[in-house]
Amino acid sequence: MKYEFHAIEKKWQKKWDEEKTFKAVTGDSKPKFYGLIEFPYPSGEGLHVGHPRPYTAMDIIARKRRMQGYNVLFPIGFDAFGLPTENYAIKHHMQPSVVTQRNIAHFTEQLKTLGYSFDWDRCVDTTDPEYYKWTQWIFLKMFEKGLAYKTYMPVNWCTSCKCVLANEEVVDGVCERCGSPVIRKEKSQWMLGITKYAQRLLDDLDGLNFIERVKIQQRNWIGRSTGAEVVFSTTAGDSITVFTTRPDTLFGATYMVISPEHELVNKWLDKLENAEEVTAYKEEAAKKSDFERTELSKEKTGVELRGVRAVNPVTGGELPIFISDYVLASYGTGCIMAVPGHDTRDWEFAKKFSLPVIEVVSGGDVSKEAFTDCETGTMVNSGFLNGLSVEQAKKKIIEWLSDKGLGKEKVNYKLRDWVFARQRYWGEPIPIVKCPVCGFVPLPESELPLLLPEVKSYEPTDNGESPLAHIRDWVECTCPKCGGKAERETDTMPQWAGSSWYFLRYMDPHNKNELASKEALDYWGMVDWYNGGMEHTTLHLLYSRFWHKFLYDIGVVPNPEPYAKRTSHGMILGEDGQKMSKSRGNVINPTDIVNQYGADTMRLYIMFIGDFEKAAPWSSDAVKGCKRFLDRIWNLGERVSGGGKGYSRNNEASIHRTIKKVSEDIDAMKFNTAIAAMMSLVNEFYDKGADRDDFCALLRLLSPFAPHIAEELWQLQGQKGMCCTQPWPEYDESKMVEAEKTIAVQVNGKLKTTVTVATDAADDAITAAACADDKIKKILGESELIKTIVVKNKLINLIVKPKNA
RNA sequence: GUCGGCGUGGCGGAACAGGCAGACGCAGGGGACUUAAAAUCCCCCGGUGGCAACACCGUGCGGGUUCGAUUCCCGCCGCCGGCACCA
Repeated sequence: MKYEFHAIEKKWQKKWDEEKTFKAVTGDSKPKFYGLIEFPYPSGEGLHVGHPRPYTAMDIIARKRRMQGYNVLFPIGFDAFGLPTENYAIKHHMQPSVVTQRNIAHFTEQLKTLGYSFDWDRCVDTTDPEYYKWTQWIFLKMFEKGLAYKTYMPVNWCTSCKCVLANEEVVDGVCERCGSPVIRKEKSQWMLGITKYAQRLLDDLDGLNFIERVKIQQRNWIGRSTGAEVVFSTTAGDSITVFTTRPDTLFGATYMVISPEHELVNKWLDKLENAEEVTAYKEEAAKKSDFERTELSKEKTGVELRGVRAVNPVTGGELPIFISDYVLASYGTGCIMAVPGHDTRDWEFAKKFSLPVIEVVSGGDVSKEAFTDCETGTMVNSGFLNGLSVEQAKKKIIEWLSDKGLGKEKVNYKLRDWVFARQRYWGEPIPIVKCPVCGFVPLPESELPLLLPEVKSYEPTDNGESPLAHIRDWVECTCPKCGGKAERETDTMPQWAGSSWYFLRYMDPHNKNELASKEALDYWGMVDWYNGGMEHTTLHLLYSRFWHKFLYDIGVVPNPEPYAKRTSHGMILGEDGQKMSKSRGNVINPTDIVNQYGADTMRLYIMFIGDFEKAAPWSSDAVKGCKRFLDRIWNLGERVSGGGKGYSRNNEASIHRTIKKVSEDIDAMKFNTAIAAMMSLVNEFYDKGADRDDFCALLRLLSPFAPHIAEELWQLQGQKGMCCTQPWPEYDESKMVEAEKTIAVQVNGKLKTTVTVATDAADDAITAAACADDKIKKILGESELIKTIVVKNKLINLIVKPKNA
């Protein structure tokens, strides 16, 4: 009988579907396991070969957990709002909702051919009004608590998408999605106050089982730094507050810099001798795009504010004040004290503008470069701080400043509040009404969902307005508070809104009254294991942690963190080792592989391709190896079921070792070595033979990886029930022990030969066996044995020296 | 600049609480079966020398610790990724 993978796969997929084999049951008494993968964006291109890697991995884990007796929630859904769909719809004169439904249908079909054990009854779609009702509801709760607010500020504006971007969406000065230049634009924007959660987002990382690089990246992004705020008085009367991480160097401050956008600059303008020059610089800086500000040479520019001077609070000395775009308006106070002796940027600026450099920490040569070491130096030229270490000086100066009311300890974060509005059509409408009398008024909960109106034209505009703004009969409404004429907010939410809480909806996807019932939220609790891409570390992963903490604070969810464990997979590269892209022509379509070799081969190969965490190039040849492996298992099945002539049960130790290896490797996501172990076992079955029990043990191990062939062979072997619902095989350490061990024999650390001794043989016995070896005898005849080192069951090392040395 | 990660055969990759480097697979070579090919099954497969037994070399480079180092330590080189005028 031939291995007819197409028919077999279809047969079992249908059966799993009909019998709802993978249904998750809220409230079940079995221990629960919630395994999550990042739900796909249903693009028009269909499934990409990048999708099956994480999906297959979590499917294997979920299938194993079910066999181990867990009540498993392994859901799927679609993150369907977003620009590519909208752009496609514009181009083809279609409704985005129609395009979305078509794409979801296509994705569903493709995903089903891969045999994933999703509970399809829990499928969610972020563009479904029954879903986004709750996205809007969460927004309203945030508005209520003051976390959602509208403010006028410079924002990142993508010139191609024609909408604003969050900080996290700007990569190297360009739009992370389309690669177009990002410019700064002053706009009134809805914001979410993620910075209020900065410290908690940081602290709570410690208790989570996230892979370290995710934690590190989130910590970097949050960017906490401790230092002090110091108040400088000025000759203009106003004081300047600066943030510094080096308050110890206060005696070394020789000038001040404030960012060009700072309000004091405008305030002082008529006092300045060079107001024109200052204004010109301000305008120049405002014109620079983010790209220019970061990518241009680090050559410092700036203009002194002539006519105003600052006063150093410890020395009483007057300091010149500059504006320069190397000081960012959006970090700290937008002002710094410049200590050129001990800060590289200040040093460069001071050299360019011939400003004095004072050494206040000894140990370097400040005439040559800034000395920035905090560990070794001693304070000098610093009055009452002289002789102290940097650490001691920091403490002392902060005390001194606090006493005088001139400063205090201060923590700052790089994290910025989240720009939460897009001037595009295909997103969740923001459920807020602008009333000329009452200001921003939230829609009452009873009016949710606020539906996205069906319109003919939804092209983005150049004037920074959302396409929704043109739909007057939708925009014009009455104020829910005063009943007067009002207008709706016309911006929509960013792509990241729907995905910030989707894992909660899976717990209770059809609930009409709540985002999910308390019972479901309590039962499923935290996501036990979440695997996803590194590219979402400072986007979706951080955002959803923030939303979850908010929901926890208002009593909706029972845990302060959403995900107990986070792992991440490497990218699948093209056959040429390059990132897959249409323009390179190196894209592999998973459906083609399924058609050619079957889903089981596809699943197996994508897991065998290499270390799960690392990027791996696709290899068309290597796929065949996995197909060959399945063929060998198939053929073995026929030999076993054909009577098993000449096969005997002499594989016990190997089987138990393989069970242990596969079990442990799945939990450690070392799928490649788990498969290698099964391959070795099959090789051994070919070598030594196997009986039905041996073979069925293998099928159960194989089942999570290649579920269809495992089911079929299970049935052909006359076994009862489905293979995927059998208990996971157990191993017995005592049965893994072999009678004999091969011991490496080294002389002076170099391998000479091997000997076979009984397992756990005593050191003496090993030594005797080694010395009895002909080759070793010869060596010992010519040398003097000084010492022997025995590592039980592994190795013996004989230390010798020449006889007459 | 800074913080992570990684450098192992022709290729993808194994092995690291220090203990037989190259598991498993791909590609390659040989054989069996076949009229033949494919498929399948069996064997070989890091390098150099040798008919062979065997010897020497070999985990990016240079040192060190150790009976023994791919694994630990110090110093370089090279790739990949995060952050970056964040005071």
